[in-house]
Amino acid sequence: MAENFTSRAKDYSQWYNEIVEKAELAEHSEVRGCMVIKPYGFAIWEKIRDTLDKMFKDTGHSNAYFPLFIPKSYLNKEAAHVEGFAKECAVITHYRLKKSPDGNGLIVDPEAKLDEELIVRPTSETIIWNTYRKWIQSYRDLPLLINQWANVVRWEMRTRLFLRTSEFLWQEGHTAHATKEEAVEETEKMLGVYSDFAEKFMAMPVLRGTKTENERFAGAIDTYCIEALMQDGKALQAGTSHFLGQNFAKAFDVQFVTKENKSEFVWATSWGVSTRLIGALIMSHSDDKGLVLPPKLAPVQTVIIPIYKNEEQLEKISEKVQQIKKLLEKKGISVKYDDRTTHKPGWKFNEYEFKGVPVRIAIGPRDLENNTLEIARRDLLTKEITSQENIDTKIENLLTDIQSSLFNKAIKFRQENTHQTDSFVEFKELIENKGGFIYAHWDGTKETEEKIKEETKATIRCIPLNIVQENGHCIYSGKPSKQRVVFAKAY
RNA sequence: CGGGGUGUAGCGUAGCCCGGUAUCGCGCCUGGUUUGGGACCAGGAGACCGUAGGUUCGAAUCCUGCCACCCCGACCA
Repeated sequence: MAENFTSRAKDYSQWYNEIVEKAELAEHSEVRGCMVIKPYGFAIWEKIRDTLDKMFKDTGHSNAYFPLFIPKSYLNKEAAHVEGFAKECAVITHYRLKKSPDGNGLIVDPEAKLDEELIVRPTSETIIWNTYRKWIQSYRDLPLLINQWANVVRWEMRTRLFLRTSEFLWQEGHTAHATKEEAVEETEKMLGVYSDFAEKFMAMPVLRGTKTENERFAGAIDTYCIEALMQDGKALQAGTSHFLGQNFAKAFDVQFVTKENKSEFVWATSWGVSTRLIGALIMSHSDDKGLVLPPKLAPVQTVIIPIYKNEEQLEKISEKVQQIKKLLEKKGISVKYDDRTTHKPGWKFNEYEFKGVPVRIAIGPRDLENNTLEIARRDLLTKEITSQENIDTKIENLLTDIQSSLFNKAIKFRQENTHQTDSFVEFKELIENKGGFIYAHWDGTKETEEKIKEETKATIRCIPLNIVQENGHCIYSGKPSKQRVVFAKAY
């Protein structure tokens, strides 16, 4: 399956595309810019979704569902929001088809034109805030902490599987609060949830920060983000959390009565991560042998492959495997026993390697005789013979070790690809030749950011949280600056 | 949406310049021998050549439109 697999060094984009396709994560649909997420890819998404869903509920949120279609006029109510999304909206104009008069196929029935056109949600702020108006009367109704798992559509010009598709799956949290402080706290809390998830489950280190005006969400006062570094030295925004201020409350007239019996606009947040995380996962850990998955998100954590010469041997091995499988499952480890007789062991080894299964156990007649097993780990591509004694604890520890080893490796990669400079000449050189994150001073203006982007293609990925204050001079304009920001070329 | 490229069996391809319905490999099916890192032998099935038109006695091949994908830009999670 993975013969003639392109290496990262040869063509990084092609390497990525081939992993997605050959590891059976997703494929292009018949509709431009859309993807079919295949069972193996969707299983990863389910792991991501289930883990995050629990984290959201643990922080007090409830799930709800809002409609796919939004009246066109809603989008118009928040000025910055329209500006940001109008150019990429799919629009519903009719609600019926009819037989073509010439008898060939179907046409849009001109008599079924909608009075008010609908758009397919690019995000749900507008319809949700229009609904919240009815739900919120008093400070007693606050905070309102809601999340929804949904698909959204943004008509993209250029798409890539998982990283940018016209339709994608995501979750969007939308919360309403009585005070600004509480809303900011919520925004930061959810950013924390995202960075915990990225680092502990995806084994992907992220920078936490805020966006500059240029990169901010359409309609937000502040956009917080987590930024990860991919193996090609480009940054990927992996999640965002927005402090929306009272922008949407004012646009949709969502007011509440305080304890003091005064009417005030509520304070809002929204936050989301999408199927893009799967792209991030692929580009964080995978290698020239294919996908590498962190144990905590791998649909199959351990695969067991029998090696045998005849039916009788297979039977004996299978018996043993069932015992081992039970032991492992008791520890909460997901196990797949691949006893297909249609493929040889070597073929299976390669298949699971390509699909990124963290641990592989091989068991043959020699192992039955010696009470041993061959254990191979995907991340380091090493294998060893070990006794069957305490196999459940061994595998459990091995999975833990792989999880942290992947994270450490990614941290190391990020360290090696993070630079600091005070010279624009060196900055350009770093961006051009090395990529990665670059910490540099910036004068805080939109103009400078745009000029730097024009000249180097690098953008400000974030203004890191908790960064030391340090007086310096903007790398481009020379004007004074109080702290460094992070630049990189981005996805 | 602009510039460049590609589209032939499930996948990768030859053929296209110089028109005569298609090559090879992998995979698939059947039988046998195999099984500790992508097995071997024998036989077999599978393609209206992306799509719609045009030129022609005849089009994978020449011409035009459209569609999809890839790369580079602008835009974006």
